[in-house]
Amino acid sequence: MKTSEQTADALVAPNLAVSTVIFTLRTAESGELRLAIALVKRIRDPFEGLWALPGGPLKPSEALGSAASRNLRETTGLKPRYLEQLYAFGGLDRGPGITPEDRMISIVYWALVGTEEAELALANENVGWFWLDSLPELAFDHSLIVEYALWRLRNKMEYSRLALGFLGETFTLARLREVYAAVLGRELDPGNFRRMVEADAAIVPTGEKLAGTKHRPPQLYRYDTSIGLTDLGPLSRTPQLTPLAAGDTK
Amino acid sequence: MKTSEQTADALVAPNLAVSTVIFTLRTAESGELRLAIALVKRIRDPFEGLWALPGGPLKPSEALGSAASRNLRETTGLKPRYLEQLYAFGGLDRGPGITPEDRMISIVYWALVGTEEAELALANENVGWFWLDSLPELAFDHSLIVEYALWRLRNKMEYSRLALGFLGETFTLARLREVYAAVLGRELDPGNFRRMVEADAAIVPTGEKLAGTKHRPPQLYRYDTSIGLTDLGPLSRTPQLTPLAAGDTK
DNA sequence: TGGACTAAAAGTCAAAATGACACTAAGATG
DNA sequence: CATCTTAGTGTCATTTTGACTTTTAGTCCA
Repeated sequence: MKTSEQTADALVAPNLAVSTVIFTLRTAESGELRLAIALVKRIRDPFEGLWALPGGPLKPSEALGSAASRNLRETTGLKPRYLEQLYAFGGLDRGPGITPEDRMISIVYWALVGTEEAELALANENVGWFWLDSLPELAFDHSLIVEYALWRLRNKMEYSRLALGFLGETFTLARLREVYAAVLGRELDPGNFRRMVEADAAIVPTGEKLAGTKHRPPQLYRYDTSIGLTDLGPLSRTPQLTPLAAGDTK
Repeated sequence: MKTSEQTADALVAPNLAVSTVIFTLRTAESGELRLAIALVKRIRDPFEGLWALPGGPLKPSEALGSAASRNLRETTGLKPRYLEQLYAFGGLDRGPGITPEDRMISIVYWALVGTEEAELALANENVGWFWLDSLPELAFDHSLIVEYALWRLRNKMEYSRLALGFLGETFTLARLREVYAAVLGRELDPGNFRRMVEADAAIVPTGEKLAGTKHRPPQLYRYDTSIGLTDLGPLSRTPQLTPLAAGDTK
């Protein structure tokens, strides 16, 4: 039967895919952290040979966020530490030779994976990490999508605890500050950064210190997940958003 | 390995609809502005008789934002002063009796219409405005969607000039303050509000004053569209987002 | 005509937040 | 034990914010 939500017009059944912008931070030769994203090489017709965002069709009984988790697992072997819907792209101008018939609606998620995990991620001639500031030409309108994802990432950083999506269970303040600096693209004053973090009830000292440094051992911190997810809005409790998600339940 | 974008899996073609949360401000009996949204009554099977967000299927060669504009025009006869994509809802739990086969993916927009225009909007037994703080039971998961839209509206207000989506070409500071107060749900100090607005280069005095009040005539202001749309991100220049849009080109 | 009334517009002030920077602490290294 | 390096603390001037007071420019009405 036809359950259009309202009218009895013939339903359009456009191609629907879910793609994911997978961010991580990697250590550059210079030693500082830099943003990178995961790309896959296209091996079929439109834009064959170009790099593109990982993605694929939505399965019939799969939630949107689960599809994004699946993208991530299948391309990198990783689980996201943070996963959020970015935007639904469905314009008619998404690439040369795209007609209304084979038009593609993409629901795009963005994900963060931890710095350490990213090192272990699978990479071959068809999957790889690329520095964000020197991306190759991308298929479709994926360059625009990446640009928008970066803008969202940077804007969210200002007032949220997104940086934790890049880190492990525990971390030092210096490490957290490096993450902020890499994402925001500017240096941050250590003293003022400490003051800001200490005013944040969601980031608490573990009591442990990190040994083995060649200087005074820093305090380790962790993120208290029982607080602070509130400003992600009502959707943070729905199954399809799954912030700091553990992937789908399959 | 199977990276599904590259495999020949059969594409899923789920039902795809575009819905719109249409906000306006109306004057309550008490005289103050209050938020309201437009709803339509369902006249067919799932949830027949309940109120729902206006929406419908996407046409084959129609941009997503154009479909949202069309929703708005067809249900209220109005053009949006502001239109932005909210979220794509595609969970499997969107209502009782929804199976994977007739599952519905909804791309939801939210729109603002001017206070004066909203008075002229069409309304009948199947279309009407409802106070946001006393909504009826809604079809599908539309209550959740409205809750999220309101959260987004309130959060955007804090630092953006969204309020102008509710107003006409020119407006007084008092009027603008009323809009902020209605959306944020709290009173605002007139002096401090003036200071904030005067620091904003995008809101400029017209030089005209509003006559006919029973007190000192207030200065009229307008929004300088040549400035200040920058923090809407890269997408603000794509055809499908159309902030402060003029609807589709039909 | 002039005082009462109203909201506009301007001004004041203390508290809080921010940015720049100096200083002290606790380890490792040799 | 002196030196190096980063952790962590402290200070201070500037800016921003919130609460509040005063003055201004009009209408209303006796």
